[in-house]
Amino acid sequence: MMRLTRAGEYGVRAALHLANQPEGKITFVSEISEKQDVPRHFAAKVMQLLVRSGVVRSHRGVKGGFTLARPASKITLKDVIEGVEGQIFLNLCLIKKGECPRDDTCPVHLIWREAQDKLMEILDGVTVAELAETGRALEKKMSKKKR
Amino acid sequence: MMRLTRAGEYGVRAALHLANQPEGKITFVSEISEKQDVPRHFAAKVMQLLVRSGVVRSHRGVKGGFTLARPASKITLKDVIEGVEGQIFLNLCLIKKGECPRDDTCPVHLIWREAQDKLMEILDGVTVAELAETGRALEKKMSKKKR
DNA sequence: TTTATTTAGGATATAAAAGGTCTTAATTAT
DNA sequence: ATAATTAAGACCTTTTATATCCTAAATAAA
Repeated sequence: MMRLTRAGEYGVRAALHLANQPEGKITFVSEISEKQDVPRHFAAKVMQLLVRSGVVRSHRGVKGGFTLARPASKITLKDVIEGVEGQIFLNLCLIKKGECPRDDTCPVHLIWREAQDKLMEILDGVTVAELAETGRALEKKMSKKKR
Repeated sequence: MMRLTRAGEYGVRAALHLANQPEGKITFVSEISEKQDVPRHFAAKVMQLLVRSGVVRSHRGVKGGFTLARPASKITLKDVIEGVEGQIFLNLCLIKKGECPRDDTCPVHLIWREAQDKLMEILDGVTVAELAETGRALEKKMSKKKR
């Protein structure tokens, strides 16, 4: 249905949560789960995916947990989403040349390529650090409104 | 998984096939199915969806079949895809204000809005008529190459 | 008016993906 | 040693995707 999965969404929340923690702090899954409204066990699974794809680093044992694998300013939204979901392809025909036998003569293929490139440009054009900062600004604005 | 469904893809093929037929010709499902590599019964179902969404017109009975509901130059790629799949939303939070409780303070929401708008702009910016013409040009080019 | 052909609509079936839970093992600070 | 924590993967349930099939309705033509 051409939509981000919950796992993808949860991964983004987790990355943002980590970006908002003090430098060097190791964060428990339980904290991510509670603060970001992500089911406990599902969060653990998503974190595993992010570890494997090199976005976050894990620390086992007592006082173990997760940190970002590199500065938040070096992690893009695309890194996180593809870290969880695998590479994004808006249409089968984009996976690789020859995946669709109609490749050579299909005029729609070109449009999908354009859309795909544009989407990647947008997702890869914003870092977790930037998102975290925008998030903090929005929080501030909202708390003012409430008063 | 953020990908166009087969139904969506088949709908596009069907619309393109109709656009390539002579003015006024009524086309059977069987022809669409064979020429566009779409399973027969699945094609019939997709055509129904396109009829309901007003992209295609049906004609029952002997010599019945399908035609485009309006000139191909008035039908965009978006019309066809959403005609089959329903409205596209890249993330749940875009469906409507309040769908995601984190709406107000989620910084990612803004990025999804941007991506969604861009995608819609691209899909709505090309008509079935244009695609059909590009398709014919590609066919010509490829048949030359073969020789 | 009958018949053959075609779409309409919906029921059904199967497989895959999404979404979530649980258990056991490995690791490690205390 | 012990308790706390992630790692890995098995497992489960629901939803979506991808079809197929059957009956009804429409209609052109015989």
